[in-house]
Order: sequence, then C-alpha cells, then structure tokens
Amino acid sequence: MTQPTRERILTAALRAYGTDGFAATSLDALAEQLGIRKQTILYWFPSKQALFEAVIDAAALDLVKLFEAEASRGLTGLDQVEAIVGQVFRLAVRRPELLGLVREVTRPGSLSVDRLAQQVAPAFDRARNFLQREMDAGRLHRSDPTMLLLSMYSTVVGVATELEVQRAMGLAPTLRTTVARRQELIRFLRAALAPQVQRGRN
Amino acid sequence: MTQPTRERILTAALRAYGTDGFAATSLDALAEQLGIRKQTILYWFPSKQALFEAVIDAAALDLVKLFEAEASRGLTGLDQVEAIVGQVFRLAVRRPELLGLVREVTRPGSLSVDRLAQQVAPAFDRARNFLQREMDAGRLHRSDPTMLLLSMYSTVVGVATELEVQRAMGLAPTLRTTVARRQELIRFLRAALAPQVQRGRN
DNA sequence: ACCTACGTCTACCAATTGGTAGAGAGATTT
DNA sequence: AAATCTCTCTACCAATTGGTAGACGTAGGT
Repeated sequence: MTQPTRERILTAALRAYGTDGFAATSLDALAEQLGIRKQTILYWFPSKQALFEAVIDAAALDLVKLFEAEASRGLTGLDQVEAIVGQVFRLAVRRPELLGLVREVTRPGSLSVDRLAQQVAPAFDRARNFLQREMDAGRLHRSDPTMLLLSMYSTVVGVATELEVQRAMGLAPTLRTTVARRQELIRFLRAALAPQVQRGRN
Repeated sequence: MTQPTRERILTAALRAYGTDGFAATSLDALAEQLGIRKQTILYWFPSKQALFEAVIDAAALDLVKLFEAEASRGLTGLDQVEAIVGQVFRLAVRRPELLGLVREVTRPGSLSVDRLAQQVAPAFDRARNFLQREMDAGRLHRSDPTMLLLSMYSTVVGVATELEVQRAMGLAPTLRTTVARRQELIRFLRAALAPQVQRGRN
C-alpha cells in the first residue's frame, strides 16, 4: 500500500467510470477490486455522487496540467497543434480511462458536464487565444476559433478513444495502426488549419 | 396507441439507452415511461440484454437505410461527402438518441460493438470503396481509405453529438450555431479531402 | 359453447444497490 | 493512563434491480 487509500480509490474509480461508466460501476464492485469494504469508500467520499465529482476534479486537474505543460513550451502554429495531438494520443495509449471519463461526463444526459467544463475553461480560453493569435499572425487558417476548437476537440478525442470502432472495423489496434491514425489525423488537421493565403513557410 | 407495443418499447428504449445509457436505464423506469408494466416488456423481449440488442439492430437498420439512400443519389467527390455530413447533422438534430446510442455501443468496455459493426460493415465497405474510387479518379486526396473513414466517422459523430460540450463552453446550441458548426466541419473536411494538387512541400 | 393463443397484468423473489450506525483497533494528544 | 482522533471494519436496512410464475381477460377458430 504505497498509495494512501483515498488516492487508490480515486484511481480505481477513474478507471472504472472511464471504461464501464458511472451507472455500471457499483461501490461494492469498486471496493472488491480494491480489496476493501464499500464502507471504507463511503468514509472517504460521503456518497457515490461525491466520489464521481472528486474523480472528475482529479481528471480535470490532470488534463489541465498536461496541456499547460505542453502549451508552455512556446511552439507556434501547426507545430503547437501537432504537439497537442501527440499528447492526446499518448494519453489514449497510456491512460485511456482519462479520455473515457471525458466521454462519460460529456454524454447527452449528463449533469456533471459543467463541473468538468468549469475547470477546463481557463485552458480552453488559453487555447482559443492561441488560435486567435496565430490566425492574426497568418500562421493558421482564419476562422472562428471557438468552432475550430470544438472541431479539433471532437476529432482528436474521437479518434483517440474510438479504438473499439477501429477494432470492430477489422483493424487490429496495434502500435503501428495507432501511429498511422495519428499521422492521418495530423495530416487532416494540417490541411484544415494551414493558412489559406498559402506561400506559408511552414 | 397507434404504434404496436413492441415498437413503442423499442422507440422508448432507444431514446433512453441513447441518452442516459444502458446501465442507467431500468426496465421499471422504461415501463413507467410507457405507461405499462415491466413484465410486458419482458414478454416482448426475454431479457434486458435482449432488448438492448433489439434496439441496436433497429438503430443499425435505420442508419444503414439512411446512408444507402444518400449514397444511391450518385454524387461524387466532396459533394457526396458533404451530403453525408448534412445527413448526420440532420440526424443529430432530429434523432439525437440514435447517435447517442452509437456512442453508447462503441464505448471502451462494450460487448455489443460487434453486433452493431457487423450490420454496418457493408455500408462501411461501400463507403471505403467509394473513397478509393474517388481517389483513383483524382477527386479526393489520396490516402488510406480506412484511416480516412475512421477520422471522418469520429469527427462527424463527435461534432454532431457533443452539443453538451458546446453548451458547457458557453455556446448556446441554437439553430444558428448548429449551422455554423456544420459549415466549419465541412470546410474542415473539404480542406483535408481536396486532392493534393502539386508540389509536395510540407 | 369451448378451446387456444395472445397480451397485459398482479404477486413474488433473490440479489444488488447506495447508505446508516456504530464497534473496535491503533495511534496521538492530553 | 485517559481521552481523543483516525481509519477500517461488521451488521443492517430500505429501495431497486432483473426476472419467474401464473392469473385474467379478450379475440378467433372450431
């Protein structure tokens, strides 16, 4: 037990909620998986809903930290975009449950979207400002940054999370196909984001 | 009761599973919502799982029919792609639960992906062949059709379903923003799919 | 008139759900 | 040494879960 109980619960819950979903994960199942009793979970988190919210907070923190780190490297234009996409793919491989949780939270009937959104909002704003800045500098295709960000978000998370679809389509999710998908996606984004008045040195 | 009971159950179940999710929807809740008893549901469908599978089948049928109809119009190149995107957006507005169900089924831990995939596979193959043909004819950017199809699928469904994200980002999902999103997405796809004309710098 | 099939219902049931109450063991503080 | 605090546990509980058994009424077919 290197990790304190509270952290262990959070980790396991993130994985369970991110893959099986919130409703499909009972506290008993979670506890058994951790080798503890359900009441221990309820000691650390007053209710199942509270645990969910704590999981969301933890995930949001992780995500924001990751992107802040990547954004602070000061890349510009398509290079920055490409770097971010690379990060998301790394996330999809190393911590798929994190992107799974994002999908779970942003589901149509969800009540917790706002909680996640509120914490991610500053990073989104920064990204929007970045896009606007790069557009003004002529390094990106000029369009509505918010719309663009939404498209990029959907595309990247979709591509990264929907390995099941890939598998179901008969494409084994090996490392090679993952790389190929990332490259295809980057080509996709480069084409869509390249400044319209070409001659853009890249 | 214009619709026979079995159909009514399927319709309500599709909506519930597509928005709240399978695990979060109890048979009792579904029955109450229909003004019948749970046992009536279990008369028509031997188990909850069987109902789910019937819902998937129905949804697959609807999806395939829609796309076959669209594909049979014989458009080419980007026009065909744009027409499909239009259909998906119409779907997202008129029957959001259908796309929601697709998302539910394609979730990481899902066991039912294959059932949906199997029924949609022919349409996917046809789409892949279409892309290949159009690439050969020089009307689309040449790349791996399967990868491309995956990217397009993720992007379109992602953009169409993630209205919650849009709302959480402070963008009210009005008709106008929906149109704007579709246009942005089409611009996105056009840029990515346009045949590569020339000098391969980049 | 009788029988059978069909569709919906009431009555249950065992298992599981999230959650409460509080005991008890180990530390830490007083 | 006594008291308090921290953490995990056992023992329950009421509500809900998916599912079974079978009664009841209606409609046709004979």
